[in-house]
Amino acid sequence: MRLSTKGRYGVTAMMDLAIHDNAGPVTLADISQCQGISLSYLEQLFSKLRKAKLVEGVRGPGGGYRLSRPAEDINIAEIISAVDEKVDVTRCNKEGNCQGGMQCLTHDLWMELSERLYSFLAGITLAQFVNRPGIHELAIQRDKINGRFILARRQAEVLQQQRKAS
Amino acid sequence: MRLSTKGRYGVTAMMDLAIHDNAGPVTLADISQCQGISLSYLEQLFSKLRKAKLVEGVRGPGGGYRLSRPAEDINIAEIISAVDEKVDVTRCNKEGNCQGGMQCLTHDLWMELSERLYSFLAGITLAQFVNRPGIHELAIQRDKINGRFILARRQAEVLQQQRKAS
DNA sequence: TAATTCCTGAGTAATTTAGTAGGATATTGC
DNA sequence: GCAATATCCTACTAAATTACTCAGGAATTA
Repeated sequence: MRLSTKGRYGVTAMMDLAIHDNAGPVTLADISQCQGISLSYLEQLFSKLRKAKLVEGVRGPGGGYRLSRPAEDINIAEIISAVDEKVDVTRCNKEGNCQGGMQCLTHDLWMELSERLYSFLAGITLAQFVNRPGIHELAIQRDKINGRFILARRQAEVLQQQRKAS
Repeated sequence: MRLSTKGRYGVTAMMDLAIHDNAGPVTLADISQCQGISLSYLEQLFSKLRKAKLVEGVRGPGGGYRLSRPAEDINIAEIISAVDEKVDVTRCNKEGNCQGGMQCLTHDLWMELSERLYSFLAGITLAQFVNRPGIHELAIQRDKINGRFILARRQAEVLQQQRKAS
């Protein structure tokens, strides 16, 4: 388990997708502008997210990215491990000086901690952040501030339809 | 919250200290040899751990480092934040384009996640890894393999005294 | 056909990680 | 006091990662 700014970018971008999930795909240009990350860097991140089957790309005008699964079924741990590719867990097997020595003992203890951490993050879904009252309305306001008018309009329409249905 | 190899080094080194807590200070040269980290790099890490009041240095022959508090009172979160100094949490306030916009929304959601993560790690103590049956005996064996004979002997003595007392 | 958007790869600057070097300071045991 | 041990401290360097730039190709819409 590893956690850097890259992981944060991945998670916040996925949160953005999740918020607009019902309002169609979100373009990387939008996310780039809103979150202040360069477009090409985002493309690299999303290449990983796509390979991990977390998102789907839709080409052409009106395209963008959307979640490949409902936000309820996407957890934080898989986002982070998709983006923040795991570094060499240890130098254990590579060097010969670790055959049941102290390095292995603390390494095992670390692995245990690492697994606990993973399970913890695997228990948190995107939906837990996004599906709560008021957050979609808030997102519409924010989108307008950021000049994401199309996204804001689409989302507002969806909200209105939902209200009518209920 | 951030978590890189630096954090792992910090935590595993602290685990090593915790295991030998009753057997006097542990030298960085020992840790360096056992865990395969360079001495000077460890010195830099321990400089941070010392400033965070997590360890105490003992100079001179027979010296080394020891925990400044019992392992029950040291949690993983504080070790990681001592070593893996927190990077710019966001670019929010620095740029002017984030005044209640989408960036701030996902930023807030990220901060919430980050705090949950911190609390989780703050709830795990060093002692939970070290104070369990058999681990000290195992450490003595491992120390012998690694040529830490002095440490192994001291620890064996402590264990024997504890057995007599009980 | 033109515009839009994903998708890919190659290259680069900035930052962080990890290590090196050289020394100063405190402590122990002779 | 002296030599050995070990923490402490600063500055420098090499390697890796992060973040970005550039240049183009492929699919889709209007």
